[in-house]
Amino acid sequence: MTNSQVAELLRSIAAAYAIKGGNRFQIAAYETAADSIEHMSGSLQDFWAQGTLDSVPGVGSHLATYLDELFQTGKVRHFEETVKGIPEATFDFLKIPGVGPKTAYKIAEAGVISIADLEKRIQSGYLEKKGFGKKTLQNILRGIEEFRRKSDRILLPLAWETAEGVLNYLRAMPEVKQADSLGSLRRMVATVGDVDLSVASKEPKKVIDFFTRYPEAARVIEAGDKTATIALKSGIRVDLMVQPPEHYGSLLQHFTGSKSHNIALRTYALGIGYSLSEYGVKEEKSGKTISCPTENDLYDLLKMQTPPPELREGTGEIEAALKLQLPRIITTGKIKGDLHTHTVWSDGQNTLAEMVEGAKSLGYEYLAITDHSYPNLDFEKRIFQIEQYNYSKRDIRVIIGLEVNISADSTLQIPDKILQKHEFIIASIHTSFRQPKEQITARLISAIENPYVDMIAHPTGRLLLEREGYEADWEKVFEACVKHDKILEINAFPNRLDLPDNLVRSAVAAGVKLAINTDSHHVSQLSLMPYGVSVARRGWAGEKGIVNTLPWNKVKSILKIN
DNA sequence: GCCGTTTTCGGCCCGACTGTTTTCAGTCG
Repeated sequence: MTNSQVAELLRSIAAAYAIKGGNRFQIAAYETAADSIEHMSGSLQDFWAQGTLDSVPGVGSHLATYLDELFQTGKVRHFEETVKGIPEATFDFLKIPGVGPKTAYKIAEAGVISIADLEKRIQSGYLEKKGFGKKTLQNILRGIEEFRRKSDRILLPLAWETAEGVLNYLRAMPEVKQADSLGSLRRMVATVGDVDLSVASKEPKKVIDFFTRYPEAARVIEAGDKTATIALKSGIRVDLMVQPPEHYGSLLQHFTGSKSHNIALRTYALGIGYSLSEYGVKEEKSGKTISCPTENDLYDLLKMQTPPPELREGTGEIEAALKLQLPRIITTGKIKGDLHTHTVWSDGQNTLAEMVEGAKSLGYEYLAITDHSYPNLDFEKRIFQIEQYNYSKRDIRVIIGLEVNISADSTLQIPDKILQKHEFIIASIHTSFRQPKEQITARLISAIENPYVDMIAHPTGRLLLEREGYEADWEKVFEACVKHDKILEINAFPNRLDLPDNLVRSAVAAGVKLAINTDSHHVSQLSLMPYGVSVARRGWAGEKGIVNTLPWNKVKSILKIN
């Protein structure tokens, strides 16, 4: 059973309690546990197998007992009791935005059996006769529409570029003191839903008006005094919030989130006498509002460090910030080379010389050219070409690399005697993704054990918005990497961002060496590096464990290159 | 049902918006 399946189950139970009028804190406890399980890096089932369920935040003694029963028997008697009397369709309706437990139950009780059926029965007037208000039904229809075109999350770089476009437009306005992105975009989450933006200004109305006239806007969805939403021609929705400069820090903090970071932060603040909201900080004793023009003012007031937005996921950053022990996470400026790129020798679109020019313009000291090991590739000739290049140009070192497939039977696609002639070998899985967890783990470990392999690329094989990564026992993979001193990649390609941030965090904790690479197939893609760095930052990675922050003379000795 | 530099018992984040059961419940971020 996967983490997201368990999370969905727990959310159903929370909804069932809500329908039956249960204790709201108990309901919140189930939801908190669901969130926590969904975001944890390891498999919950593995935690269960090791008897460490209660180390999962939000899982206490009761839930641990239920989960134990779940993993042993596939069901939980208490859960089955809890959902008794609630029609099954109720839980489908919960997937519709705007429909919560109470409404879902009311719809199901009216005899509606599915979302498609719901749509029909609204249009036929059946539900209106059952006592639902007209506007409520219109909203449900809109919710169904949204549910259908759901998954229109977009990749981080697209969201980023979209936001930059609007922000630059807004910043040109003299009334705009400051403009920023918010939410999952500011936290650099791998995929983003809506683009949320904020502006500090004393003239909110003027800013809103200017915003709604953005040239790329297709239509204005809503525009109030302080907030507005537009839909761009690209289909992306952009929300804007405007606050006067004196409380801008509170606004920025509030809408950057995440939800669990904010809950934890406000709980802590209450404990020391402050109530937080997007409008400022209220001192409970005096009742007066303290203004926080910047986020630093706000976190300073709470006597803690300001966590970088990438860390604000409610996974220990508040505790660390209070002890003034936040990690110093990596920045893009520290990257000194790219260890995974392709040229026309395999499926890249640029020549060796063109790729190297691109790397030089980024100020890199070295660049690994790691074409795919197509069996018909003229390995010798390619090696010779790179050697010639290094001989003629001394301003950047080109590493003679190769990316080799790990076959379904755990062998490498190319014999060792060819691998041996290269300076840097990347091994990666490109086929047979559906093998069982044990087999995938064995494939990865067998590649790690090969003495010629230096790095495992895009370790989980996920393609964002397309397919999940394959399952592997990551603890074992990390262990093997440490034992054989091998590198795991953080692939910066927009639809990969792989290792995922939560696994980066476990890998860092396990002491695994990492490298952040673009996997460029075109010279322009070398500039995607910051997205890979953002994944490392979200994984609490410092400069230290990232191999390609090292200067050439150090990398050289790590990779055992002469 | 969880959790502990207020607490192993008694607390548990904050505010906006919407519809409609006109004083609040439901949902969301």
